[in-house]
Amino acid sequence: MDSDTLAKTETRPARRKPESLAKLKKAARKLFVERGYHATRPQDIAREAGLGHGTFYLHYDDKRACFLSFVEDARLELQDYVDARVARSDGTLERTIAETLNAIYDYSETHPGVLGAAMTDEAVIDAEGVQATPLLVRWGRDWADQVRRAAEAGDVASDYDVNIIGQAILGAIHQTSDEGYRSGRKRQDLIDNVTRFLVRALRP
Amino acid sequence: MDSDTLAKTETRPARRKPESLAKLKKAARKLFVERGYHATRPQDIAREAGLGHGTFYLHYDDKRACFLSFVEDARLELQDYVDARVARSDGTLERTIAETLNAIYDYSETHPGVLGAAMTDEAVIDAEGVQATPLLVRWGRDWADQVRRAAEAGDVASDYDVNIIGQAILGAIHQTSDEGYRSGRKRQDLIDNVTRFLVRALRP
Amino acid sequence: MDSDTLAKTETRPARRKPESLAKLKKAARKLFVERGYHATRPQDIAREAGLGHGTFYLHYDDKRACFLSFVEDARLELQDYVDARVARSDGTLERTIAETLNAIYDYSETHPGVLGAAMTDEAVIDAEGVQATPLLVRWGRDWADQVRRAAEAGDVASDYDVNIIGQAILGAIHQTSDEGYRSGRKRQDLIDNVTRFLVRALRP
Amino acid sequence: MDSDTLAKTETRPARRKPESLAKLKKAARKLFVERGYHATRPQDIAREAGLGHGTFYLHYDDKRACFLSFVEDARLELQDYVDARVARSDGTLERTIAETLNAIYDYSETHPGVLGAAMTDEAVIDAEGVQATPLLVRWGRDWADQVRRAAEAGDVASDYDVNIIGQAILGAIHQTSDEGYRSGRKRQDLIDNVTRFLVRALRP
DNA sequence: TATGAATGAGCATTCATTCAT
DNA sequence: CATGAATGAATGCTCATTCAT
Repeated sequence: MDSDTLAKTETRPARRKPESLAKLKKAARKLFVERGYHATRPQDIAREAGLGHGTFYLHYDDKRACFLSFVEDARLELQDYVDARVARSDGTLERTIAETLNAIYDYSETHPGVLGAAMTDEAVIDAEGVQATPLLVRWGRDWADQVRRAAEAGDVASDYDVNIIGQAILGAIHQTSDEGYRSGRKRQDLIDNVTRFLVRALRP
Repeated sequence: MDSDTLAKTETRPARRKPESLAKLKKAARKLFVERGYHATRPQDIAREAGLGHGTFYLHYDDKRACFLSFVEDARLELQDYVDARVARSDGTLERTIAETLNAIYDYSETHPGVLGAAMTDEAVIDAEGVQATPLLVRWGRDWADQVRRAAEAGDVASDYDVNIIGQAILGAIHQTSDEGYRSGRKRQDLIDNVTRFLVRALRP
Repeated sequence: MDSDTLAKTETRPARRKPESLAKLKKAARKLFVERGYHATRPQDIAREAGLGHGTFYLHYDDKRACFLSFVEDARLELQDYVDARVARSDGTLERTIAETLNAIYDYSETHPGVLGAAMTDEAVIDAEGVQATPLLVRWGRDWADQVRRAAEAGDVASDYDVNIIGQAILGAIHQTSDEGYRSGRKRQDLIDNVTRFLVRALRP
Repeated sequence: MDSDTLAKTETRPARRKPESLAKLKKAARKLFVERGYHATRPQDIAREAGLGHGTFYLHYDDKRACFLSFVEDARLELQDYVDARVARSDGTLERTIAETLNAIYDYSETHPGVLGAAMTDEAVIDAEGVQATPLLVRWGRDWADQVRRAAEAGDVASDYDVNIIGQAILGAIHQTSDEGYRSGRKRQDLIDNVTRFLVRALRP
């Protein structure tokens, strides 16, 4: 009965643009994650979305634009996860790190494979020209900022080049989240170990 | 019959094969580094090597095999660099780390771009089936072994899951070498900072 | 039922159709001239006309019909120019030719590119089947008629096959107007030279 | 028997490049003539030539290049016809014109449709950039040169702008050859009429 | 062992046309 | 009458791989 009522609202094959775009986004994410950039054809995305392949080009200039949009969406989503978690922390570096890790693992758990796919190296997509700064570099800079502020507050050793250390932290997190999960580590183990590792590395 | 006689008469041009293979390897490395996996065609490699297109397939089953061979070669080369450097160290973790970093940066300097190219994600090459374990994972395991031994010797905190920490170390090193150079950091700065970072993280 | 009542109540927006058609014609001409048949999409025409894509098909069966209509319009327009000019002439062949040339050049000047575009070869539009006689052939026949009458009146050499000569005259005019303008000849030069050329060729 | 001997020489499916190119040229000409530029796909040309469609791109950069090559070949072929015929003439303008017409009609008879197809307007192929000067313009210039020389020799009225007249002559010839044949005129009629027409137009 | 002409499945993209609104 | 999102057949072209020489 419920489904019946629902059906009436949803069944309409729709002719509304936003709906198509949403379908495409969902389909694109699914396929980019499952198969990677090169093994995913615009046609596959459209078909997965239940649309004709011409429709794909109503929403994206080309395949690359679709991928870039997928990456940006993932970035923003993760950002939200991290912001929400970190807001709860008491501001100490340890808690901040722990909460950030939690946020990343939360995201990875609820969006498996997305971060990995979104970090596909720029060289891999034909690029040709510009492309926004790769995700990893942006995130490395964010960490550098965090470390700088913590160092100024005396929470982090002052003899570090924060830019280098920002990258190091990001690398440690990325690599452990990527691989840790792959080999089935338990989440709390990952968080505990990595937090401990980073806190010890950073404390004054 | 004729062809048989001919074959016997002809002084078989002997094994000039290794020479061709060496040329192909050099050419493949150059192009994989410069253009990446997808933008490099077997034909390009053969031509760069000064050989006919067909010759490529005398030495490799397919493009993927050629790439995998390039990766393996790079891995072994780097291994040699690291082994040589680490052999000089006094065995303390700090020195081991510092020498390893030095080895990596040495290699990166003398073989620019090679590590980056060799780490191209498995998902990117068509894969289809198995594929050897990616470089990063293998290296992460090597680090895990190192840390395990150091922990057993009491040089490293004993409350770590070495597998996780191995990945963390690798991640920190990889990310800093990758990005550090890109932004023109000075090598000694990188080594000092990263060594300090890792040593502090690990010491008991 | 509801829709029925509604229909009856609504003051049918009346015939605003002609307005749309006029806009489409103007837009089609502009684009066929600027870009040619193949590079002009029905969508472009509609958009240039400030109308939705679908509206195009309210007025034309397909793209080909639109182009053919453009050609016919141009033909009629030119016809008017020629008729008006020739009406002023004193009926001698020389004056008739000169006035016709003047008419064509007038039209070309005030409608630059239109004749060229309208003469796009039939083979170029997908054709598939029939297609109206190409412009050039129709005009060639018109000239043949003119020459026949003039020959009967003794104004033109009687040893010509008027059909062939009609084509020759048309060809000379077409080619000179096409190319003459392109290379920036002065109009009076063109008219003088071509008139002289034709008059000498035709006189008994 | 003869064909048997021949077969031995010819049957070889060949792996020689020039043979493929020749096949492609023949096929391209056939299809460009029969269907026009737009209705002919590279794939069709290859198939008509009995080759895979990849082979097409071994010989031409793209479809446009193939068409341009077809045009150039036709131009050179016609040139040969004209040169051969004109060489026989006694140098008077009348004979030169008559022989040129003969050459063109010869060519048109033995290569039906080729000239029409080769004169496909530049605007029709995507062009985008340069493209060699269209055939008609080149030929118009050739005629201008002829007329200039004849005028200097006193064989042609001196009050003409030779550039305009060159175009006029070309136009007359082109249009009559194009249309004349289409409506089944007899060749000698065409030649006689057009020669007479041009000679009268030009004589001093 | 070496060659490179030949291949055709496959890809990204376009565009004339339809139809639900 | 008008709209424009949706469609999918069709296109030009690439490239990993084969095989006759």
